[in-house]
Amino acid sequence: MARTKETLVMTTPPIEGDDDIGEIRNIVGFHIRLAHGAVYRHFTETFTDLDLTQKQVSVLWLVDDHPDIAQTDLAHRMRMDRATTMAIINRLEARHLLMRGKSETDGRKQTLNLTDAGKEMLRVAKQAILDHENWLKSRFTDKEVGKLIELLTRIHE
Amino acid sequence: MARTKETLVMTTPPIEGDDDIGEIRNIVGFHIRLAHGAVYRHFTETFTDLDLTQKQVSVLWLVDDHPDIAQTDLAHRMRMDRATTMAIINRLEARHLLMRGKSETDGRKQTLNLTDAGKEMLRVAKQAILDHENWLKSRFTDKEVGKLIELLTRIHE
DNA sequence: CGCAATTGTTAGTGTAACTTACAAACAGAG
DNA sequence: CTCTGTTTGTAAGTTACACTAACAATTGCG
Repeated sequence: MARTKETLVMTTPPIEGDDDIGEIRNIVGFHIRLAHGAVYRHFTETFTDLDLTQKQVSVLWLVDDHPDIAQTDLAHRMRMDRATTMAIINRLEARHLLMRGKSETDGRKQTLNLTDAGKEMLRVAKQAILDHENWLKSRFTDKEVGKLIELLTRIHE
Repeated sequence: MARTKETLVMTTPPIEGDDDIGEIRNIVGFHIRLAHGAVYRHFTETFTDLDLTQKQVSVLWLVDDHPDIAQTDLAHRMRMDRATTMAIINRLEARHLLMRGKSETDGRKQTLNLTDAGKEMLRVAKQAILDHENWLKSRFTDKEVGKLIELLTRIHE
């Protein structure tokens, strides 16, 4: 028996014009990927001057919020593995935005803290984030923004 | 320590426990990135047997929906640039899932079409996508799925 | 016809995800 | 205490993609 469309309850209407993507339009994962791509692209445009990526800003932000945080803890909060975290920390440390230190309580751990340059960079980055967020939020009402965050949180938490 | 005062209009409640990410929690872009990461991870787990990425499945799907499509047109629908599209097409062609052909109407263009192996691979992949989508949708009502797609579409279209 | 735009291609760079492996430090059982 | 297993940081290697810049072939338009 032919199952073409009846497996999907919600069907979004096709886009008129030459942009349509066919039945894949009803796949949630596909939209998340496209939306992420669009956000990522705009982010890099906004941050060309600062030369920072989404990941790097997020790490700076989290380290600032959690002084003396360990890499594993950071990786956990960011949903990254240790190896990936390493690479990002290495880059930020090489640019002297962040520094590693010895942990007092656990010889295995290293503490992460922002340098003064890192704090200043984060301050500027947060302003840029605001612009970026406004671009993103401009197409939503405040209520929709809240709803979107709530729905997305259910996916990643 | 007491909660710091939030300056943003919409504030999502902090997570209780040691998972909290601080004020960055109110940044929409951050949630999109995390959600995308979670979806991507689950996707790769689902597709380890087939050894296909999100991008590759999307390309197979679109080529099947649009026989004789040109690379530039494909790139446009996928929101990728030509160079990135090239790399993906090369990989799929090397695995004989897809083949390039000469366009009858435009000497610059090449036509893309699935091979029989590609069609069969897509058939299997679509079943895996269904499982993946059910995992993703399991946390939402049908109405919420529709709302989520609608909100995400406003970002990437 | 001549010139600009389009299309595919190649090469190079950068980010970031994964895996595997390893050493050092820690925690617990006996 | 030793032995064992776990945690943490690190390193090396692979893969996927995104970007840019340059180039050849083709097309279409003034």
